Parts: sequence; C-alpha cells; structure tokens
Amino acid sequence: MGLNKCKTNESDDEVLSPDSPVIGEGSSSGGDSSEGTMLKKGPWTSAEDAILVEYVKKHGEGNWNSVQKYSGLSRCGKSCRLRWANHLRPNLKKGAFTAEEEHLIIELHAKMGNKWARMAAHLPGRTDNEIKNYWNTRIKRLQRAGLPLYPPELCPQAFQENQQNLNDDTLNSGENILDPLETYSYDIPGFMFGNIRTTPPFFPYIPPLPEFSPASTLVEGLGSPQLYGFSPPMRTCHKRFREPEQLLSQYGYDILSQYDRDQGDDCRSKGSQQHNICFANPSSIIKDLSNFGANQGSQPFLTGNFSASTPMIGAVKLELPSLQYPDTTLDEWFPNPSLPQLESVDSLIQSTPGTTQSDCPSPRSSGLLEALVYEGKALTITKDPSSERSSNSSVVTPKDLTNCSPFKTSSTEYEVYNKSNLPFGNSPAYTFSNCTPISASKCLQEENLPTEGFSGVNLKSEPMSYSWDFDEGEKESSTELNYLRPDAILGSCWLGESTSCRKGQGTMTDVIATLLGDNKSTDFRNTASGTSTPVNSFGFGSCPCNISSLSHF
DNA sequence: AAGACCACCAACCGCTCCTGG
DNA sequence: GCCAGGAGCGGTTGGTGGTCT
Repeated sequence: MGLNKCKTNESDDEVLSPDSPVIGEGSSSGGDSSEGTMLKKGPWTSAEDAILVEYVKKHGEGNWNSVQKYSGLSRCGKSCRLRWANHLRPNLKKGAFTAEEEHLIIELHAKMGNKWARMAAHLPGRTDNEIKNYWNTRIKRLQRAGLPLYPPELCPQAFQENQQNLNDDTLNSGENILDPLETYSYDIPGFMFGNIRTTPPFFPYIPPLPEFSPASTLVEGLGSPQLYGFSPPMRTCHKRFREPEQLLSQYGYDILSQYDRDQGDDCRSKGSQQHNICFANPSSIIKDLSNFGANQGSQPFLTGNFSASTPMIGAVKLELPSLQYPDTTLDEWFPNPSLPQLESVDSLIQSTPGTTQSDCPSPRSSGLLEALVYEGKALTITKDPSSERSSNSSVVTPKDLTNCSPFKTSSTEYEVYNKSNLPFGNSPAYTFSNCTPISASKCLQEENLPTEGFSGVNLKSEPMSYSWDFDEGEKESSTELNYLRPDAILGSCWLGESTSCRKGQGTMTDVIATLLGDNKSTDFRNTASGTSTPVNSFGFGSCPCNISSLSHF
C-alpha cells in the first residue's frame, strides 16, 4: 500500500537531522528519513514557503512527492501539499470567519457532518483545516456550556434523517445482520431543516438489541446519536465562560446569562439540566452511556452533537448529521422557498441510505474535483449574487441560507430569541412556521399542516400531528403520530421544571417495553395520562406530554 | 507574579481511495 | 485482479499567546 513516505516509523520518528538546514527551528521539529535525506517536520519557515511557492509556480500543483526532489525542500510531499493548500495557495482568505461564514459552517456541518473538505468548498478562500479547527473549538466551547451544537430546530431534523437511514438500512436488507460497529456508525443527513412534518419523535437512548426485527430496527434507530435521550450532566464547574455573548447571539438562548446566574449555585447545573436539547457534551454523555445499564435514561441529551472521534460504548463511532450525497448541492438541501425544488428533495427522501451510500461516488472520488466545482460556483455567486438568485443555480449563497433556512436565525431569529423570555427565546415552531423550507411534495399533497399551531409561542400542550413515514413498505406501522408541540415541550421543561424533567429517568424501561412489548399502547396511554413520565420526543426527561401515539408501535 | 485554563492555529498522522502499471 | 504510488481527508496533537484566578 502506498503509505505516504511522510509516515514516520519508530526508528526515525524522533530523529533530528543536524545536517538539515531547517531542522531544529521549530520546537516540534523532527526528521523523517526518505531516500537517505532527513525530512523536516514542524513549522514552516518563510524560506521553505518561498521554495514551495517557486516550485508550484514552475510545476504546478500536484506531484507533491517530487517537491523534495526538484526543489531541495526537506519536506515530505504530504507536508508540502498541506502547506500549499492551507497557507500558500492564492485566494486564501485569512482572518476570522465572518458571521455569515460561521452560520454557513454550522449549517453545512448539520448537513454533511465532519466533511471538512466539502464544507470548505462552500467557503471560498477557506480551508478544510480552518473549518475543522473552528468547529472543534466551537464544539469545545459549546460542550463546556452544555449548549447544543446546532440551533434546536435542527435536532428533530437530524433525527429524521438518521431515522430514515436506519429504517432503510435495516428494513430494506433482510439479510443484514447488524454489526453493532457498523450499525452505529451513522451518517445523519439533514437536508430539510425545520420540516417537522416528517419529524419523528425523539426517544431516549436504548441499547442496541441483537435481534433483527421491526422492534429491534426501531430500537436500533433509537440508538442513534441523534436521539440519545440523555442530558449531559454538568458535573464540572466551569471556572470561566468565555464569549457568552457570542453564544447567546448564536442561539438566542438566554442560557448563559442564566448560567452565570446559576454559577454560584450548583455549578450551573440548574441551567444545564433545564436545557435538554441538542446538548453538546459528549464526554459527559459517554461517561453516562458507559453506565447506561445502571443508569438508564438518566441523562437526556440528544441529537447530532457528537464528535465523530468521540469514543462510544462498544466502539461505536458516531458521525454528526451527515448527508452523504456528494452530488447533492446545497439548494437541494435548502430549497429556495419561492422555488421549492421538490423533486430533488424528494429524491433524497425516497432514496434509501443504502442506495445512497452505494450509489453515490466515494467522497474521495468527488473530493477535490467536487470541491473545485463547488468553489467555482461559490465564487461565481459571490461575484454576482443577484443573478444567482434569479437563476436555478445549484449553489446557495450564504445570504440565501440566512433567508430561507432555519439558520436565518443568524440575524433575525436569534434576535427574536433573545427577546423572548423562553429559555430558547423562541420555539422551534417559530422557525418552522416562519422559515420552513418546504421540501417534500408529499407534504404538499397531504392535508394542511397545523401551521397555526406553530406560529407564535404557545406553551400549552396542544397535540399536533406529525407524520412519520417509517418506510414506504411499512405503512401499517407508520401511521400518523401525535406529539406535543415541540415548543410546548420546550417550554414546559425549560421553564423551571428541571426537577420534574429529571423524573423521567425511570421511564426508559417503559419506553423499551412499550416499543418491544405487547402492551404497547397501554403504557403510553398511561404515560399520556401522566401516570408515568416518558421521555418525550425532544428528549426531555419528564415533560408530561402526550406520547400516546407511540402505541402505533 | 505565577500558574491554570483556554482559544486558536499549524502541522502531523493514519487511513482510504484513486489511478496507472 | 493485484499492487504500488500518489493524493486527499479527517482526527489528533502540540505550540503559542491571552485571560483569569
């Protein structure tokens, strides 16, 4: 296999080359032996940069392993490529990300997961490394804050896509004996933000079951990272909390202020426990999951807030919501409301993940070329956004995104959020009702949405209908489900019901039993009547909500 | 003032995919 | 079909400087 020559081995990993003109300049400099010469590692010097630039001018990009040969640069080709791509390449945009870029990154990440290169293609002048670093930093920050990685409206979406994938994966392949290691390596697309029409409920995390059955299929789905119904405990006292304003502005949650207010008591745990949605605190989550058997359902959290690198129980590797459709362009994910591209979205919806993954070209294969295409399109848009808007181009501009996607909260909804007294400032319904990228033609064909129920803030528990098409072939089990309005759920739990929300710990088994057992309906009818406290569709521990529709299972 | 903590950035590393012989 | 080299991607690590206690 063509492992890169840059790869170090035990013998030369720590070897420094005293003869190398550049070795030793960086604190982390080391040397690799390649064809008898030592390869420098560590920070690049301006002299090295100049050499590399000169080489690229003469020979063009590519053939990086020849750089050392022809330029005398004591760097492996890999290092040269990285240096060029991340620092020396022309048209690189330096400096901090703009607000638009940040929001676009968030949105793209919700779509693609940790596909940094593809994300970079949508951000002209930005490198995958930059985006990656930004995201990782952001994750850390949000994890510390116990905040969601995404605005709340993305959570149901992430679940939906994940559920769709899982259902298709399992139901469409009868011979598919689920390998836990593979089964839980989810890619969760999220191309229809805010379209809760098809948003199924969230369930607490349920451990994987070995059987392959509709029930187990469901449970497998429930084990997805999108709906682990646990809340990350805020066990650590955060001594400092930087950039609270930024966090607030990003999410519009009045969390951090409350957070700081709570800081003196209980290490902000009060605030954190109330914010049971889309939490980012994988490390804590993992700890609790590892104790899951003894502590089922005690830690509600949910939705795509895992780092793909975060270790999971059973070597589960999770990936954040990722729509692995390399050929899918952004406007397919974010159809212009004025020109909803139903076909494209429908095709995405209808395509099974199995088909998707197998049919679509490898991300690798589409990597650079696709990135160039993306970037070219993006550049075009940047130059002439007006013409872009009038066309049916396949690339959406950041402005488009802020206008037509739930992330338009960047400058508008966030403000509204901030103005609200609700913990989220406003409900996902706000986003859904005001900026719903209606996508699936199926939605249009079906009865009218109870849109009125989505507008405004209403904390009353009003049942509303969500259709959950498990699978086209599973219609009998995919009848319409009734769930509480998400805003009602949010409201009830966010408004100081942390105690009651924690009560839901004991209901995990109820859910499991309900999902797997025969007395499906009764349990949740009891639940609906308040005799038990199920984890509701948004992972809130105990918001007394109507989950009677779960009896459909 | 010192240490701890954190954000940011750059670079490395391991792996996978693609391509050509 | 197999193999090796090239290239790219994503994860991780380490350094540096700023801020806070």
